[in-house]
Amino acid sequence: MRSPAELSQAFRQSGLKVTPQRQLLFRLLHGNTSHPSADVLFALASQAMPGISLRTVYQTLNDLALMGELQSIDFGTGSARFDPNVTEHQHAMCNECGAVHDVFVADEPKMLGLDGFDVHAAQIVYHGVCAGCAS
Amino acid sequence: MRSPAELSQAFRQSGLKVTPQRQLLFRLLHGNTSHPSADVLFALASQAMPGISLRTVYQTLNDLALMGELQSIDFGTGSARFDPNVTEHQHAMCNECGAVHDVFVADEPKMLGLDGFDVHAAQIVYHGVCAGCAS
DNA sequence: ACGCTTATTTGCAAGCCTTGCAGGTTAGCA
DNA sequence: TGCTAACCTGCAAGGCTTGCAAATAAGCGT
Ligand SMILES: [Mn+2]
Ligand SMILES: [Mn+2]
Ligand SMILES: [Zn+2]
Ligand SMILES: [Zn+2]
Repeated sequence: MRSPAELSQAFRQSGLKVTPQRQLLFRLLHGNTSHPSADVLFALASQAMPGISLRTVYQTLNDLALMGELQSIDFGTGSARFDPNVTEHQHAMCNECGAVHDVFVADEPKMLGLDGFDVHAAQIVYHGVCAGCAS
Repeated sequence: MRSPAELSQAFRQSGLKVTPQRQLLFRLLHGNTSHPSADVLFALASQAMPGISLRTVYQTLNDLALMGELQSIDFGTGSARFDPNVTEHQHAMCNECGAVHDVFVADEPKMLGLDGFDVHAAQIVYHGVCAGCAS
């Protein structure tokens, strides 16, 4: 995801307006590696801007995802997680605390046993226990 | 997942009853490689047994999953998919038709960039276009 | 600075999938 | 055949996300 300043420019160029709510979310997301849910972002945003609505959080997240600035990831935990890192990488989720960490794989695993399937992307999710929860 | 006959025995031994509804689901699931959702199973079950309730389908699916006879997989498509194949394998989902196919990988991809994470399982989902939809 | 137009924000209702609950029903066993 | 615990069904409700409409405000031209 680009910087708040660059995003503001991009939004205006797309005919979208740059509101205080959106700017706040730009800041909360930029460089954020915690893979927060909409709910968590709403809580954070509410601290800085009491009264902001959950609906607006979802709206802005969807706008950013549509622009390719953000990816929405479903780990099957009930709510979607959002990731401003849209470069190719994979994830590891802790079974204990639910934290999601970025990981990289040496090379994409080779798929066997299925002919004629045109692979566009391979999503890998490691499940286990993170360093913090192990101690 | 074991055969309907074996499952019936296992259910009784666990103090669970073997009802016509459960037997029907045993049959619908045994050897099923289509990764159906509860909804799809409910539709199939309703054909053979009009009046069966969606609640009962969910109940039986949960029972089987709890017994380790079935796995529930969330591909982020809204509803869970159920798989009577509980041996280690991976999946490929078609972006066009939503079909899920079983695949195998040569060897588990090596995780980089995260120290101290104890990996219990690695889930891989290939996204792309299946042979049928390509033509 | 001012007013206009159009996008945005909000609050609430509703949609989708799944589970909780309660009352009538039935499997399993003596 | 009868008892009792487990089950089935229908419906309500819970969690996450989106649709909708009225009030609000950003961006732009003057
Ligand atoms: Mn990430
Ligand atoms: Mn499978
Ligand atoms: Zn942890
Ligand atoms: Zn297909």
